[in-house]
Amino acid sequence: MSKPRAPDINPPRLVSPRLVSARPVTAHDVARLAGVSQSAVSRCFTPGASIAAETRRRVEEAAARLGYRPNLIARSLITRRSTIVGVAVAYLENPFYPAVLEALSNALEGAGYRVLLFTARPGENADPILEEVLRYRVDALVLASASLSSHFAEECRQAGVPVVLLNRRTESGGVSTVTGDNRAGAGTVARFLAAGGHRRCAFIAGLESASTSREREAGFSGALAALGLPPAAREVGHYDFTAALEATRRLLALPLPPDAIFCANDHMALAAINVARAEFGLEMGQALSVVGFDDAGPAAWPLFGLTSYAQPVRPMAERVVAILRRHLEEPEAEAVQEVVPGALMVRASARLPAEGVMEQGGRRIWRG
Amino acid sequence: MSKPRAPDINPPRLVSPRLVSARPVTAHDVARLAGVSQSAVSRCFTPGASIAAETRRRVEEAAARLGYRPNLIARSLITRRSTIVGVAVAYLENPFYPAVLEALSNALEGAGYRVLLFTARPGENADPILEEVLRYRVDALVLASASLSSHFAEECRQAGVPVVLLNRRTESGGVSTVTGDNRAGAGTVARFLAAGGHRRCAFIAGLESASTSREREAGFSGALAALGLPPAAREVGHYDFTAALEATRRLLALPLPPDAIFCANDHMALAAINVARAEFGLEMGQALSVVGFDDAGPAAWPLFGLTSYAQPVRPMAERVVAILRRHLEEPEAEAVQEVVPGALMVRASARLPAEGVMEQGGRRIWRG
DNA sequence: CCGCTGATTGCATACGTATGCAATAAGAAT
DNA sequence: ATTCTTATTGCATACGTATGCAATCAGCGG
Repeated sequence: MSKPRAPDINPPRLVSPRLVSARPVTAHDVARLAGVSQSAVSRCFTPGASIAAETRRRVEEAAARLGYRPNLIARSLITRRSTIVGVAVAYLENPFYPAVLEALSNALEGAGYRVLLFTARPGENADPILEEVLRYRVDALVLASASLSSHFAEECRQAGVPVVLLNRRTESGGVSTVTGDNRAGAGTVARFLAAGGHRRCAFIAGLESASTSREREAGFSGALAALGLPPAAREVGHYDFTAALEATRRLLALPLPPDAIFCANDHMALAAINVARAEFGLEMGQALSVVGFDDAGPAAWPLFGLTSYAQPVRPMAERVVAILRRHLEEPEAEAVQEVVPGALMVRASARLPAEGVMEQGGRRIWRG
Repeated sequence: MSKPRAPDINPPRLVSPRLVSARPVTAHDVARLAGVSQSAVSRCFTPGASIAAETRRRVEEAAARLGYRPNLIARSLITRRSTIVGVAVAYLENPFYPAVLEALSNALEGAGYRVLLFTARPGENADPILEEVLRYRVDALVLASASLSSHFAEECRQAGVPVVLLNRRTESGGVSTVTGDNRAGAGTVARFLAAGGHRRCAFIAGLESASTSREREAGFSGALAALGLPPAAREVGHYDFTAALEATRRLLALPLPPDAIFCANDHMALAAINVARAEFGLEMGQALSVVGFDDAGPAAWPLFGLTSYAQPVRPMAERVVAILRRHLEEPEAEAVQEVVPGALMVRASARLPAEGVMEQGGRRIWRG
């Protein structure tokens, strides 16, 4: 072969490795020490590759001695898979999302993926950041509570990057989604409140642009109507704590205030309880009932005891990962819209119906 | 040149790009369309490279037409910089950490870095995951509230990967840290409680292995002693909500219960208030005062009004990024231990001293 | 018109790993 | 002993981009 070989860059180490300027150990270094070819080293770290036991032993010893760490960047370049998934998450001040992020991170790590995180500002257009993330050749994208421009959805499709929305739905086809059962859950809440004897229900909406809020509102209103109850008074809390405080103030200052408030998520429901108790002196479950959605952490705190329709975070994260895997295995697979059922966790923030409350694994739930 | 050139892989596109099986556009594709060399395309996307205005225009047009996105994986391979920072975070159920993560993510994105996230299980040894993250050739590591084995610290040093601990300190030298002012902050809390007339202070520790908890305890006890007050009753809450509930129960069930509880962080302080109010019927700031550390989100909720020594999340995140940049610019730079000062946010959960409370930017703080 | 300077450009190669292919070794079967 | 398998290995190359180097070009002073 006439092709000139570049001289070996890494000179033989004459001094203790820790004193040498840190140039990462490569498969070539290991190969040289083990007296094999670089290919053999590669095969040693590739599950299922053909390699003799004795060779493997020698390579592993050499690798251990040099502290070799396969360069996943280089591997990605050639395999065209980064084993990195881009995850966008917003509203981290809403305690539901840290839980989502943790579950998602664990599920992805369990499936051998790393998480490239980016925190989307609620209002802003996430496209520029998403664009940037695509440059890292992520294998897939998961958007938790961030919406997706149809333009960008199309770009991802062209780039062959599967996208899964978590807790959001979108009009743009071709995007898989995993959500809680917003409609049915909100309907359950309505029937629960009705069974508890509430007559003047109110609803605090989240972001009007968010599918979750719209679906929950539709489910709630629909069920109220079916029950023959008057439509709910309505305020908007934008999924924001402070805005929800104010929304609650407006509701409770009405001439005929509601006897129950259903909030589009727990974060706002906790705000509602704060205002009702601290500013209006109302006792939860007596003069006023408050119900939320998510069953986020603080809902279970003794002072809140928030009745809430639980979204099962771990199962949802697992569904996301399962869908991703399928999309990665068969790129032509159709997008799916999965709905993960939840349950109404009954606590003290809302007056109880006479029937339907049952114990389940240490938790009290309501089945209407 | 006798070296055989590989045939161009990407065939000329005969159909609309969206119908072609998604093979990412490369710099070669752009070069061909623009009638220049791949180098020119590269230079077009490399700030400061030498390229004529007219060439740039043609390249940019071609790139836009093909939807070219530079492959950062390939770039990393050759530049040996990934512009990715590994971030480990634990205790996401503690509302302080989502805020930290968000601030950190924003600061890093502002500095042009991406975040490779991994969520460390509190108890577990994070080394295996960290090891894995190093394979992605991250430019640096930030560990928020995760501790670091000295073994791994050494590995990072050898690999030339700077490490910054956020909100934790470590014995292993060579690692930079950014923390709040645990000692002084806890001392301030002690003087604040003393000035408010409290005589029987208790302390709920976090994880005994965590530097934060130890430093806060030392600062608190030291100041109490200096004030001539008796040592604080002590329980351990392991930075865990449930454990803190129980710790509080034990304290309040004492024959002579404390008149003030200082918790090593807000998450536990919120648990303390929950127990005190819901189970013992105590009114905060009257029979019992509770003070926390962090000033995490819910501390400011009306129902809690938790007095807490604030750790300024954004400045801390910015210090982390500044330190990272310095380490990356001068690899030989010494590790630094930075302490970011905070302030005692005064709210209703603790009885006020007669003096020292002042208004500052809409917030009330205490200066002893 | 010539040599000189500086700006642009293309060529060739390197980054570190995976993998098709052919060569070799080691058994197995005849 | 000979042929046929099968397992193992090394060689060479590809992945997509950045960059040193030399070549080319335009402009300019003399």
